[in-house]
Amino acid sequence: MADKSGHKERTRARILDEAAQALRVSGTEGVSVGTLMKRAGLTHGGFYAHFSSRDDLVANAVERMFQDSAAMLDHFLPEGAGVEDVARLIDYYLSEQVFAAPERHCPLPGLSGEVRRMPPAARAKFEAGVDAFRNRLEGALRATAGDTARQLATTLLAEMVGAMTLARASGEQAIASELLENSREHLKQRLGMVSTQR
Amino acid sequence: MADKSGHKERTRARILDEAAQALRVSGTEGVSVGTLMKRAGLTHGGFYAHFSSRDDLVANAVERMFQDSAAMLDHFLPEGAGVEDVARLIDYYLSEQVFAAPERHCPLPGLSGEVRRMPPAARAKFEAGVDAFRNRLEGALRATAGDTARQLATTLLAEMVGAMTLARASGEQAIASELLENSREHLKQRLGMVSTQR
DNA sequence: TGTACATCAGTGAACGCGCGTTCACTGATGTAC
DNA sequence: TGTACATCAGTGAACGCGCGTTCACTGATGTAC
Repeated sequence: MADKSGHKERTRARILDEAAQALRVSGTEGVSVGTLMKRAGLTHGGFYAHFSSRDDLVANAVERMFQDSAAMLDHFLPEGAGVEDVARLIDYYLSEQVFAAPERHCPLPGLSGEVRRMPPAARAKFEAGVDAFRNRLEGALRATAGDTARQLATTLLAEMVGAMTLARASGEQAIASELLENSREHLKQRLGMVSTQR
Repeated sequence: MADKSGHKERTRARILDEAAQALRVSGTEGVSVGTLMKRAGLTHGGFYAHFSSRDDLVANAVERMFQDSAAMLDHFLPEGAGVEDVARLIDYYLSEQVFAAPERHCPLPGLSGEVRRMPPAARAKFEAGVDAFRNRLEGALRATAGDTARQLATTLLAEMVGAMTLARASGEQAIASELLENSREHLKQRLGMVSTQR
């Protein structure tokens, strides 16, 4: 296999992709090297050709997750985005669709609670990801909110993460939907995007 | 030791207390039977005189955590409590003191993200605990907020949990303090308890 | 009061299992001639 | 074009370790007489 140039890189990307999905669902400690490699269609021994250790994988998978988040933010909050774009982001972030597919969306609701236990490199990547998210929100709110953009971005993010976390933690679909809808409406109301109807 | 009546119950309570603390910090899967028993001053073998399995312990420890939370709620929101009491609860819930001692306070910020992975009995106890918390908030807001008390309680809880989660996930004390303060002020403002100063 | 016995909370060795990691190997592919 | 060789991504057996769980036991205590 003396390198059909790019083959190894594609394999590594496949492992990372599976890892990023599995970690979002099962947590940082919930995925074994063996299971992960099986999901990627490989055997466990090959793992160390791509990563120096499990901790190294976790750090790279966390980085990978936030690359997905950055792409999502690029889509909703492009250059020059404003408060209406933030409102659309909120509707998406707290949608039933995102609720139902934690393995492919924002890692904050599922993994923030265990950041303290992550290996140091993974933890650093995670913290950088949260910061970037908050800064993107702040930028899009600057024109409308001025000096208070940062505080507004901070509290919006807190409720977004909290609402999705509690919705996913709920055993009943009806309660989950109620939580999501309540926060979607409340947050958009805060942005002045929605009249104060109920 | 033919029962100095109450001895075994006290031992069990000690194990549960250690478990409830350890689980809040290390997660549902992060504490081993051996480590736990050592912390309680015992050897691992004796564990099964108190609990039928590790899952059984986890369910009881989760219940124990929410008993602590219920006591906290009884203190801040006694019979006839109103919106000013909710404001005081918010100040406490998002305080530096609570931030610094996750092992002794509300399990929602640390554990909500892994509820889906908990053994079924533990999961049920957790969901009941979240429901109770929300209902207590709702009750205290009824007089002021009327029909919207439930929505208000829901969104307040979401931001409280989200803010503490993100604060604890942050590596920098300054960012954590900023998150906590921003949400304390914003949430109290929503309750009309604080003038719109900055 | 003093002795013999029953109880049972807690001990510690042992188990099978899945984990992360190592390493000698295989075999498909690209390259040299 | 055809053969010989080098490369190296991926394989799979093996390792030491910590885990949850079991179980024969110990020894302090309460009770019977």
